[in-house]
Amino acid sequence: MAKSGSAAGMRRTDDVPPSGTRKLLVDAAIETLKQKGFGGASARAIAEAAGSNQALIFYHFGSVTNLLLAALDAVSADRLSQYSEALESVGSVGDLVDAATGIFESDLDAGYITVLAEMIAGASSSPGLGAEVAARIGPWRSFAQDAIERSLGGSFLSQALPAPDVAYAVVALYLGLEMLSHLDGDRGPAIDLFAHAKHLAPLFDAMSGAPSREEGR
Amino acid sequence: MAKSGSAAGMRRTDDVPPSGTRKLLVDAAIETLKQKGFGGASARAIAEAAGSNQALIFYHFGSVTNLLLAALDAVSADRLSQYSEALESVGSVGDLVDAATGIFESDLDAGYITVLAEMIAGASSSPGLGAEVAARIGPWRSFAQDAIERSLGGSFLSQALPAPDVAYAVVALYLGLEMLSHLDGDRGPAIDLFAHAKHLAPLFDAMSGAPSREEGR
DNA sequence: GTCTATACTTGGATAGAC
DNA sequence: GTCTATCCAAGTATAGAC
Repeated sequence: MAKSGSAAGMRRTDDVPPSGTRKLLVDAAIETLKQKGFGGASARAIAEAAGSNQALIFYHFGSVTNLLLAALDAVSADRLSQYSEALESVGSVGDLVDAATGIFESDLDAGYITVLAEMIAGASSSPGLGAEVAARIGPWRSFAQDAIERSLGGSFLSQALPAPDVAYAVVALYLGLEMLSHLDGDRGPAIDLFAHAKHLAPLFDAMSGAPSREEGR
Repeated sequence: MAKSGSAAGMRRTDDVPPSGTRKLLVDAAIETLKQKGFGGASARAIAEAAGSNQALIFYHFGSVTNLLLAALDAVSADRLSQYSEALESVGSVGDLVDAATGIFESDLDAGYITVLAEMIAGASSSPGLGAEVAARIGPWRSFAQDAIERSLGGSFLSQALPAPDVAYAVVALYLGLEMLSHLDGDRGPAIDLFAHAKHLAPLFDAMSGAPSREEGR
């Protein structure tokens, strides 16, 4: 599936800069998804955000849905590389929580997870979209799993809490927090949670024998 | 806001059985929300599910959005009373996890949380809907908070993890798990998480001094 | 209260000029 | 590759008969 297209309007969603217009449309799609949600991300709305016209969407992507998926691809790639960078120097659980806090806040500011959440929820509306979206979430789970294994792998907790399962929960929690925060426009409760996690981090570090640097900020 | 209506088509969403048709439409709205998502929950689709016609929706509820909110009200009331019943006999964390597991599975089967998730995500599409949905989530948070305070209130963890914040996280996680499970049609990972929680429950019970009955199933 | 018919709007998608 | 114009399907909402 998702075969690399031959005909116009069915080009692959994963090659980089074929025309500049593609990127323009993808960016506009992301913006529209963030501001108006899946339901508001119509060809007309996206075209307006891109400062062009809707015909281009069908010429370049074949359908609105395909453009939306390309937008999800772009966000996914962008975020995962950002995450990798942020987690490079993470050794302890405390470090992990720090990194995760920063990531969460910037994701929330930029509205990236909104795009993810809207696509997941919107997938219910059109048949077949679900599988495409699910495939694009896989990397997020793998990434979370890596991070967890690196900082908790040694702990006895990894017996009771296998990394893949925890990764699943982390992605779910991340998604849910973003939805709730976005819903009532208040990120306070979510931020508080990260603060609590930060306080508990030394406990986990002690369990796994990792160095537990400074605690209070 | 949400004033009790006087004119036809603006009746209150919280009175019980004025016509039978109202309930029919609300049930159809729930069903449609579950099967086709927010985007697919059009007046036409709902009317068809109800075996009637769309004009009735506007007569009884004034707009599709109002009907959808009434559907959310119905689900919310139904679930919260169900939860109350399930948690009546909960004393220990182990009990709590057992109850939560059962609740989660039946919610997933019945698709109730789908309704919630779709409404939250769909709220981005139409202005003003967000606040209405947020108001209807409040009770879920309060409920979770109560349950947490009852079974963890004594533990030293309640210092590091205040019940309101944990409740927020629980609702977010619940929401995220349902979205992911629904997305790839596999509840396995979510169920596994509950199993892990069950294994860890005695630990928490020990902390708060509650009796920790049997552990293995 | 319920139905049919219809006005009006928006959205996906294509044709064809440039 | 990009634009305008347009077709068609689907949606919200209302009018008016029953």
